[in-house]
Amino acid sequence: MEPKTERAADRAYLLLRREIIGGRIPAGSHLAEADLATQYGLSRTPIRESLRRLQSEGLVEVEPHRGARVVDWNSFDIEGIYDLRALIEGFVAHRAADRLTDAQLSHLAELCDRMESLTAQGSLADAEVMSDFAQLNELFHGGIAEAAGADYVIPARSMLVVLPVILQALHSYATVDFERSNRHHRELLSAFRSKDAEWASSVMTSHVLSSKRRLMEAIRDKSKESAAVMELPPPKTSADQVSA
Amino acid sequence: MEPKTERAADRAYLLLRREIIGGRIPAGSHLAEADLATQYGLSRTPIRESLRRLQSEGLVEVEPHRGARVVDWNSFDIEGIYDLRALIEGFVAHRAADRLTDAQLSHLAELCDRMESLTAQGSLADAEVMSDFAQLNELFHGGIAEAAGADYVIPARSMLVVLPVILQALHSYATVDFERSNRHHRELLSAFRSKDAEWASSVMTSHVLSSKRRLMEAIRDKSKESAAVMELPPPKTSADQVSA
DNA sequence: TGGGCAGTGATTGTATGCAACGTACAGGGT
DNA sequence: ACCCTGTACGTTGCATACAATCACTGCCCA
Repeated sequence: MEPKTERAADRAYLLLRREIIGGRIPAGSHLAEADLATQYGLSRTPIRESLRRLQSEGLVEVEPHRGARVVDWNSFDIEGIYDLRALIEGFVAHRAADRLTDAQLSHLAELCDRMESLTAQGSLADAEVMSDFAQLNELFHGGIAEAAGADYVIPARSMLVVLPVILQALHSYATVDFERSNRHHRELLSAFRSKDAEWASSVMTSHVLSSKRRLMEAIRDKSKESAAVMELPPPKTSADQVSA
Repeated sequence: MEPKTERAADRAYLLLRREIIGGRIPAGSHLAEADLATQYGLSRTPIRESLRRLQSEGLVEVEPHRGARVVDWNSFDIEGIYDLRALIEGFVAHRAADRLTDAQLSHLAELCDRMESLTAQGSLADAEVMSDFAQLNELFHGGIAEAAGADYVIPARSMLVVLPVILQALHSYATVDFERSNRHHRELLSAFRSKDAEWASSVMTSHVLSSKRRLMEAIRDKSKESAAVMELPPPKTSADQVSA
């Protein structure tokens, strides 16, 4: 069931992706193939493949003969990404409403249960729990996308989902935010059970847009908060070499 | 100005893509790396890169240790793809309305001119002219997407644009169809010039949906037409080896 | 006769060597 | 002092060799 990743290229891809998303490799870092190869104990070939894959997902930029660099999140249009994502997830929910099987529905319900129990524990400030929640959330939305039976949304979603995950991991939310998200998910399930595509679509759209709004506020607060620190320019260390 | 493609991998990618889109490689063909390498006079390395790129665009499927196969169009959900594309292109047009520069606008207008002159020539049955028209059309829509300043739509569009191009090339349209398309483009320009995002978005959406409808009709007609031929099952020759 | 199994050929995955390109720095000229 | 250029180094791009995996055939055995 679990596609045990045997290929070295896959392992390298997953590891690198994890490093980047986790923020352990600073934005703008130059990713030298040889360095990564020795670091992961592989040759350059699978590393190259990984980098190209990450490029197609928009996680790294690579210029010919000049190598790959981790993209700079700060330069991204967060609002635009969320707007498009709201559109696509709404579309996906609309299609899924007609196609979800009972088994898929109950699987989604189970994911809801687990997210709610994490929320109830109240320990969402913990980065570990936070990460678990994010993963469950991704499984929930991914499950809907899968049920929609539209393979062509996969490349579209691949890039649109990454950034939200990163950003949400970087900011801390209150319990009420998770509770609202959980309520949205439950309402989605209701819409799905009644096979009401329009309802499902609109709930999904508002779900994404509300999380966009919440994130924008979190960013605004954080940038205010760190305004004082920013007064002295940041030291120009690092940010140009991955080898810690 | 012209990004002269020097890298062998890029050339191979473009050529292969052209072959696939042009239908010269039948759906389901097994793409053996060594064959392609000798065929293009390259080594397997750049070929591999091309195949992986085509995979991320959804043009080929590749299973570990089992190689790449050209995807089968017939199994695709054409309506769904067009529906999603209508959504995304509408979104793109909405954003572009606020951002298009005068230079970009006049460039789009020039593309319209050229498409109209091709239509006026009336020789659109010619595959050559048809291909030129399709390319201009892609430049038109691509230009709008670029002006929208939303890099994150690129992977989304990459897959959504390919299939329409293929299918439209396979079916013949009447002059009135192209004229309608040209009118839509002109109206889009009007909306852009008046910076009316809502108008632009709705024109774009209806533009895509109308071309979807037209395509669906063409497919229906063609399948009826060839129903008689289909009565005896197709010979199981070819379709499994690219080497002619 | 049918099914399983090992061997063989072909194909993909990975490692490594070499060539081409880009960058940085030092030296000389204006 | 500034700019231009040539050279040296590091990195990427491509080719090729080798290893691992898969598919297929023919054989053996129940």
